Amino acid sequence: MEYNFSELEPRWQKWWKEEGVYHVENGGGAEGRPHFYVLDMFPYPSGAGLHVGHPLGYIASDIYARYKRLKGYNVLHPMGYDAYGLPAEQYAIQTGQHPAVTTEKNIARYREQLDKIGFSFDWDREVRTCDPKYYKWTQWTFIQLFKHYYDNTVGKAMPIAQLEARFAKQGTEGLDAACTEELSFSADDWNSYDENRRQQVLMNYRLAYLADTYVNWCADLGTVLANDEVVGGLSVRGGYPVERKLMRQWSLRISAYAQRLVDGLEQVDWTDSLKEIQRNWIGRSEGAAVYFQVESGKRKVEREAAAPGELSTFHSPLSTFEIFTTRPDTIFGVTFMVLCPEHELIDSITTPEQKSEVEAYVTWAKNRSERERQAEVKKVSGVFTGAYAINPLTEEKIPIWVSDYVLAGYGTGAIMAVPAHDSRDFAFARHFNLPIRQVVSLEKDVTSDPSTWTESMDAKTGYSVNSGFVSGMKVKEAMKAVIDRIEEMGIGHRTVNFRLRDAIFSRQRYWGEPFPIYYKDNVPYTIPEECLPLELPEVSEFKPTATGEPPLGHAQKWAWDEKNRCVVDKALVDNRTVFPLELSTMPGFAGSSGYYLRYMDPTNDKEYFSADAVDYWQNVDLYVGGAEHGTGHLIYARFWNKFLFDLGMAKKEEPFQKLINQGMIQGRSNFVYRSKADNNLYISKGLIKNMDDVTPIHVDINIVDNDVLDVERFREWRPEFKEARFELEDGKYVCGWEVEKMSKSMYNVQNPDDLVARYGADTLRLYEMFLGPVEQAKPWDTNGIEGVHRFLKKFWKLYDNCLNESQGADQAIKQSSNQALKVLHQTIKKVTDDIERFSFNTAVSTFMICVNTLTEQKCGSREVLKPLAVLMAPFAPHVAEELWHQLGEKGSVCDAEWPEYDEKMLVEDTVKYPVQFNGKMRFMLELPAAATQQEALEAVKAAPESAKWMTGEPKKVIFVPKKIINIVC
RNA sequence: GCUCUGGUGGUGGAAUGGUAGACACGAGGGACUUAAAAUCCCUUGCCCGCAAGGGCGUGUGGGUUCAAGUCCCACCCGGAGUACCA
Repeated sequence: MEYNFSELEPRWQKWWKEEGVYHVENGGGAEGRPHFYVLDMFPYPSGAGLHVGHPLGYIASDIYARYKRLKGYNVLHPMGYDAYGLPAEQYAIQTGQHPAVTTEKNIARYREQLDKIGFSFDWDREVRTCDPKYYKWTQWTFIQLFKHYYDNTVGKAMPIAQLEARFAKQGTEGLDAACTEELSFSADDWNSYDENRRQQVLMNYRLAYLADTYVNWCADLGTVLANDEVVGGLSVRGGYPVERKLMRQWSLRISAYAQRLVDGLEQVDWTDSLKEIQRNWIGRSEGAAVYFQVESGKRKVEREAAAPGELSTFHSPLSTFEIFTTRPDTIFGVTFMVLCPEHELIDSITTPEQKSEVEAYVTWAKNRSERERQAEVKKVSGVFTGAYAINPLTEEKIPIWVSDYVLAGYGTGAIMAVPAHDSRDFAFARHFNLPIRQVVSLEKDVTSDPSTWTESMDAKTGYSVNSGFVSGMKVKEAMKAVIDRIEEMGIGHRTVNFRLRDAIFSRQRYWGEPFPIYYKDNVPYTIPEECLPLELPEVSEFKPTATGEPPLGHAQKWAWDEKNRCVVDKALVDNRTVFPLELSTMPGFAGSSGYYLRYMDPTNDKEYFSADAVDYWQNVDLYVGGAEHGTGHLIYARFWNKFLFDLGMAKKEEPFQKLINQGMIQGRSNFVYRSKADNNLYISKGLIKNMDDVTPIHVDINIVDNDVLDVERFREWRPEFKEARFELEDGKYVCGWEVEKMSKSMYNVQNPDDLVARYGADTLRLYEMFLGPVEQAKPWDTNGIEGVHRFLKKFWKLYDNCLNESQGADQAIKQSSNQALKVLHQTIKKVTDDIERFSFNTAVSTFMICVNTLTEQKCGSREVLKPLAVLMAPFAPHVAEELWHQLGEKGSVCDAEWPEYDEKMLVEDTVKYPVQFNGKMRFMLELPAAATQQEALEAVKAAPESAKWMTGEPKKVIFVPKKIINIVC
């Protein structure tokens, strides 16, 4: 019988669906199977559909999920869609097509493509982030974040109501909580505050909070963006310029979790590189906070002290400011101070003489685009304020400068500059001719003249010099000694800073989750949880309004009726019972942060997910997806999960136990070469004498086979090639090739449907795995797919011997020979090992070796072929299912039992030893498996080949049983 | 700049200190066929040699070891992340 994949694959896909083969129940049934959760990062359904790179991870995880199921696990393997997003909305702005319509269409296309590949997804659990039944819980979580604060003393999120109770009883006394700004007030103060004032104070602590912050504003997209959505001053989506802008926005206080996010990395089984990406992004650094006094006396600064509890923009009392340093040991080398241009102190300390210069600089620096600033990092700029600070340890007078190399968002926005030991301070000092003082030397007491240096000495090694009481100490000791002294003096303390900023959570866009928030007198209130979901309203336009409001400003029915607890027309807003609703929507990462939990209990309309469901599944055992989510989704999801863990909902603090990054599939482009001398002449690659004589032109990889161009289809491809002439080699036009990004513009996009149609899903699955290690980036090259397809045909043919009764006269081949059993057991062992370590490419090779050997042996034994079909089932489920049924089984091969190998079957009587002389392999020698070193040596001496290499008695003999013999002479 | 990765035939890759190049692709040769497709067989790291055989080979240079693609040190090149984070 022929291997007719195009008939059998759809047939089994239909059967699986009808039989509900991939339906999964929580609890695993009466037999109490152990649970296992395999998850793929769900896709954004783009209009382009899947290309061959997308399914790579899905295939790997599908193999693993199917394998685990065969091993007796109850495996959760769901799929869904990250359906909110910019492209559908941009398309809506251009065409007026509602993003919901585009999204629906794209999802249908994705589903069709996914179905063809034969995944074992339980589609009954599908989630879509844009589905109100789903985003109800995204909104719900937001409300919980709003209603909680982070208490540092217990190290977890606590209800905001407890904070209110505390304020009423003791004010801020003894409070250690994550906040935007340190506040200090008494119980009496609190009790005297009105509702608005209290709400303002609470906002300072909420985990989801509204605040004026510098945000990444992208004018072209009309929205703010989170830090991970901006790279090099440009938006990740679309590549539009981004500027810094002070705006009132929702943020999530993820920084409260920074330490736990670092610590949690110790518990998970992720690649070092991904953990490193997260560590860098979180950017933990230990150091000291030190207060510097501004020199007083020259001029008197008048300012009314901030009233207790007032949300002033001032952090510290006027005459001192706080700096953060990781090098407290270098405090004796401070020769100037630098404030960021946004620093609140600038106005009050600048001397009249410097005023105009400072103001000009600050204005210039603030208006600079982020991109400009980043591009000109090497250019030093700054201005002297005229004011001086006092070094608390030396009592020296130190000039205070302003420069944009100090960032407002990190630490306190102010630094002590130690030009000798910090490259940025060094560059600044050189530029403005400020003194440089060496306070660290590599060897004890050996100093040189810093004016001769070409660069600063930044390393945290060596000894302190010129440093008062720490002189002569090692850098590490000096750090500790200085902090101790500073703490004694009460002018600073050790502290930890994180680079991780709070996540800006508002987007001025339409296609996202609405905030369940309305405003009373500009104070935000959450709509009652029972009223969720707050559904995305219809709008007349997807663009911002004429007054610059987000698209939801166009929605007519968009106001909250507090009394009737429903959404009403905004014309009814009276700010007494009917209030305006929030106009921003949530960002992409809102819906993708907790979706893995929702899969556990996807249709629950009472809760996010039931306690039973999460008790059963716990967390994701294996998560497969791209490393590009290292600083976005994977941080947010971990934060989200930790918050839900604090609420007692998530059972594990880390959501994704093991994580595998699938490598990017790069494109492999083909080129034709047009002669520069003759515009219609295309020269085959091998005939080009000088590359300068030709112009390489991208050519569609679909009209190229094994780098040979189909010249007829090329002429039809585009009108300008209609009259093309060719210079052929051996009658063929050979194209050049190069590895590039897979993209439409390079005509190197490979669509999985075409390959499924041509070779079948099983071939595609095997080939994607065969290409190389899953984690590694690799170019897509269809050239090798034939080999895998040939293998499947051969595999199929093997079963003829077993199944075909008319030819079955030859009973001998139906008997299982020891040889065949041995091959089978070797295969079981290797394939099991390979799957366990996610080495799917070598597993496929092992199958090839197995089938080649069994074919040579003419094996037709059921005893061998039946388990082999099970082994193949995770990789090529369709053909395995077909053969399984042809062998007479009634149930699905998915529910078979994974074969165990028998060590006894693998025992060899003899071992072929490589014999080395002085480490060089010279010949092979077959010895009994039980041979001792002595016997081996005798045999080597007796071997005729040895004569040439043996010079007298060996000096040393290395004998590694079953591995090698090495004679040293 | 910093961090992480990777560097092995014409190509994708294999080799968990023990025969470097498994398994495939491509290429060359052959069988079957009127022919083609399909299928099957042989050769295929480089160099010397008719052959037997030998030499050289895993980015470069050192080192550890009986033995190094694999471990250590220094460097070169590619890819990714990040970027004035004090």
